[in-house]
Amino acid sequence: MTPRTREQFQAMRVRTREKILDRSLVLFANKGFHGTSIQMIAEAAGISKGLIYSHFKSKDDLLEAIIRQGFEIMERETAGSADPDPAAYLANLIEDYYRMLLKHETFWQLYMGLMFQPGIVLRYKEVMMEYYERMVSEYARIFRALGVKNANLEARLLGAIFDGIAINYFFDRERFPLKRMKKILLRRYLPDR
Amino acid sequence: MTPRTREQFQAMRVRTREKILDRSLVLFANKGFHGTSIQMIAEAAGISKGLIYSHFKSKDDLLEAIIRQGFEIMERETAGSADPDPAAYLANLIEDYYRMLLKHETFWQLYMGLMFQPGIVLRYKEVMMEYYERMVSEYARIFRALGVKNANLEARLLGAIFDGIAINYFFDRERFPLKRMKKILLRRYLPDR
DNA sequence: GTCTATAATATGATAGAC
DNA sequence: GTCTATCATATTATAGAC
Repeated sequence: MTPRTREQFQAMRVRTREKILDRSLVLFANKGFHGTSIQMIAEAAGISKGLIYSHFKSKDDLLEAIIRQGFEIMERETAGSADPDPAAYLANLIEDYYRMLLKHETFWQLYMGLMFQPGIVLRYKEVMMEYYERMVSEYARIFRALGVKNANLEARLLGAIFDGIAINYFFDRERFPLKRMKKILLRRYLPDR
Repeated sequence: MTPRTREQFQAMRVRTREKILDRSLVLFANKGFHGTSIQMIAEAAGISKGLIYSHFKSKDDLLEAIIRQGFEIMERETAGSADPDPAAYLANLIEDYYRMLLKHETFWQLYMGLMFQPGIVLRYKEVMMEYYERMVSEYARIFRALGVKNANLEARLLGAIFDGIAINYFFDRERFPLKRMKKILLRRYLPDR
């Protein structure tokens, strides 16, 4: 038996950490932060309770790591959608939203669920707000460029529409007409295409 | 000292029950079902833990009572909005939504928060779905009467818009322009008024 | 790097006194 | 009708063996 190299140990550690993050994301999203115990996470990840604490110093710390990672991924994957043509840019952003919603469904569900728990969200409110405001101000810029009246208000409405679509989709995945809803949105906001 | 009459005892009991319902609604809405302990509810209501169990047989039972009561109130207070003129009816429903959102803010917050926790919501999904579908099918009827294309889809979109507005309002009550948003909605859906 | 055992505390729920 | 005391269990987190 060859002894494991330092790299192999590190790779193990990374894999364990990712497993914890991955499984607790699913549990937090579906059962809520307080509805999920460390025990449940350990079982879902196929490891011991103790090992979780060698990666994260507390349950809160674990949640924070999940949120930070989620936003990082989201931002990385939506970079490069800007377009000098405002209509094209808006179309990209609508596509982005749908792509992210479907690709990172679980994180999205966790994120929105947390919004309804002021007690928990307080610590993360700033990072969430920052992400949200950045999106809305992009929408507003586009609407202004397109000559829309009340651009700021319309931008907030578009943000709200996205959120509402997500809620309804999560509540009843099978029946909510996600695809057709996108068509309606594109037709409403970009009638000339 | 006159001994208390049976009526006085019953009045006390009713008041206690209402206090429990009232305070636990606020706590469940703000901290989540699992984030709220019976201890916290007892403290908030200024009574003992034990007394809660003389009114509700379990924490789950308490949540169910809150939900049922909430929907009953909502339905009672939105009855009688129907109007033979579809445009007037739609205007009424938009007004209804806003009135209910503001008047029963806490219940609304609890209700939407629960939507993101499949584990909890499962037991109440039917009653929630029923309420929601009834509203959406009313919207659809109106849109058909107004000659709108894709009436069903447009109805679902309106429902989603309402939900999205609620989310955004809850997340940042001070800054979200609730009133101006209503104006935009009324203008968009009822441009002739 | 991972596990088992355990500490310290909090929780949902009940029994019995007043 | 209400409260206090208590039970049984579950929870977060840590210590120490392998």
